[in-house]
Amino acid sequence: MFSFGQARQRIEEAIKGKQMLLVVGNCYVEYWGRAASKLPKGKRLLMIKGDSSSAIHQNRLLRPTNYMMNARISCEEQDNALVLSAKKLKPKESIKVFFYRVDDIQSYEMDSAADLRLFGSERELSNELMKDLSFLEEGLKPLKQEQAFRKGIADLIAEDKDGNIVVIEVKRRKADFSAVTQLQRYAKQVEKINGVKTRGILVAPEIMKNARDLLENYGLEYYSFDFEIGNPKTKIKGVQKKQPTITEFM
Amino acid sequence: MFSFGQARQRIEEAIKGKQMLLVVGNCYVEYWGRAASKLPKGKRLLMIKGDSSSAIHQNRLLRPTNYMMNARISCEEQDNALVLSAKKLKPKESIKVFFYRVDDIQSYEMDSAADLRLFGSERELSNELMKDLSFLEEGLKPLKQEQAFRKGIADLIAEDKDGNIVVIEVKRRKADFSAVTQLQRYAKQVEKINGVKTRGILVAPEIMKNARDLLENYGLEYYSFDFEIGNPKTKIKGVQKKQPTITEFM
DNA sequence: CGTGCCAGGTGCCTT
DNA sequence: AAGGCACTTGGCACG
Repeated sequence: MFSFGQARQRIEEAIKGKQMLLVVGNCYVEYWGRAASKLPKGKRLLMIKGDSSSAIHQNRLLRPTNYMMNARISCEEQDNALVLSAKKLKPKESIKVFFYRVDDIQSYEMDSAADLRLFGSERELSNELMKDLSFLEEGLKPLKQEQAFRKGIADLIAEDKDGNIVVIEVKRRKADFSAVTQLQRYAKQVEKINGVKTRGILVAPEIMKNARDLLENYGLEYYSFDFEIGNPKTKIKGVQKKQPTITEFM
Repeated sequence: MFSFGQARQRIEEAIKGKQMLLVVGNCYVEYWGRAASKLPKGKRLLMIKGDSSSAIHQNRLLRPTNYMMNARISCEEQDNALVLSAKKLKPKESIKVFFYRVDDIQSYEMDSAADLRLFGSERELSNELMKDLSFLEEGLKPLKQEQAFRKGIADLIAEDKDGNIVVIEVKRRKADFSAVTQLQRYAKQVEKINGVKTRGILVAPEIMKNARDLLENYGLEYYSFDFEIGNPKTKIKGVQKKQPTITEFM
């Protein structure tokens, strides 16, 4: 149990020192901004980090009920509550946390964040594919990624053995509608720029039935593959071309 | 500073009691599952909630660096570290947090989580529109909300004064490419089912340039609208039909 | 700064 | 269980 005066002092010190601050207590929360919300009174945890990002957590789920980044945080006593406010402009947003009882305050001096190293990202898969496309299809050669097309417009651009431009979209998860529409869009753009028929290949471990239908409708191609997350590198185990059979058309 | 023995006891009790548990200390983190990652030694906060969702937080950003839900959590002493593990099957995932120093442990008995009341969601906006489509367009009558199709769910289905079926897609923020393809999909579905020309209307506060182009290409319509997020109800302030002008074609 | 796009997305709801 | 989708999506990279 903290008096609001004590609490306020602790909190302001922690924020000033860019410490990891935790406040636990009975509170009511109001948010207004991109949307609006009210959280009825209850016991919750308020977490304020050194970069001023703050979050209200209940005792369930990963995501906080309320949160804000890059906010200006202030703390004041108001009537019978300790009010913590986070405000920001652009977009204009505000959170107000009314603490009616403060059960605990903890703050920790943290060291500068060590970065997470991630393997098995889509990017890495794309890089891995780029190294050797021959196992996708005989005679497929990657073109330089930068060149005429803006970077990021497609995962990979290659040339097949007949000289056709091939746009390749890589998804490391089950491909859905948006993967197909994205590929279609890329292929169309490339076609427009080069003025020649362009193939579009979607490479993914799986594809949703509906997405598959759309893909075939667009005349795009699909390759499935298996991959194994390895350390330190992603290993692609096998690729299999999936072409619609006659029966699938009926 | 906690001895690993003490720490372990505290932690196990808190987990058993479904309390909100916080452990602060110097740790090394490994994740293996949908991707793979390693966090070098550093001071971090581990949060374990009553529903067994757990997260490793650094002193910046809203999102935790590592996290897991519905995991089986265990705690053991190993060599010179206190190891907290979260494991789950389907998909097979695991996080291991190796604490080399435990600075603090806090646990809190929390009450059952209260529901956040959110205003200004897409659903609420759709509800508001559903009530009265007339200020969208004269003689427009709502038929059905949340119409499920084989390939998705349309926000609203209506009928215009000439008896045409109108599919309406509502977006609470700037509409992008995917909003247009989504609408197009639903409109096509309805057209196919009913065998008559179907109008598609996108209602959003703004629309991205290329999305707008695609929309017009598809022969769909766009209405911009303003809304005021309020409590207890979000109000739609105005709807305006946006048709391409002659100059826009040049 | 906006635009585009991935994410170990999360969470919710429906079939 | 899987699909489909909104989300105050968050976060990052690029123009």
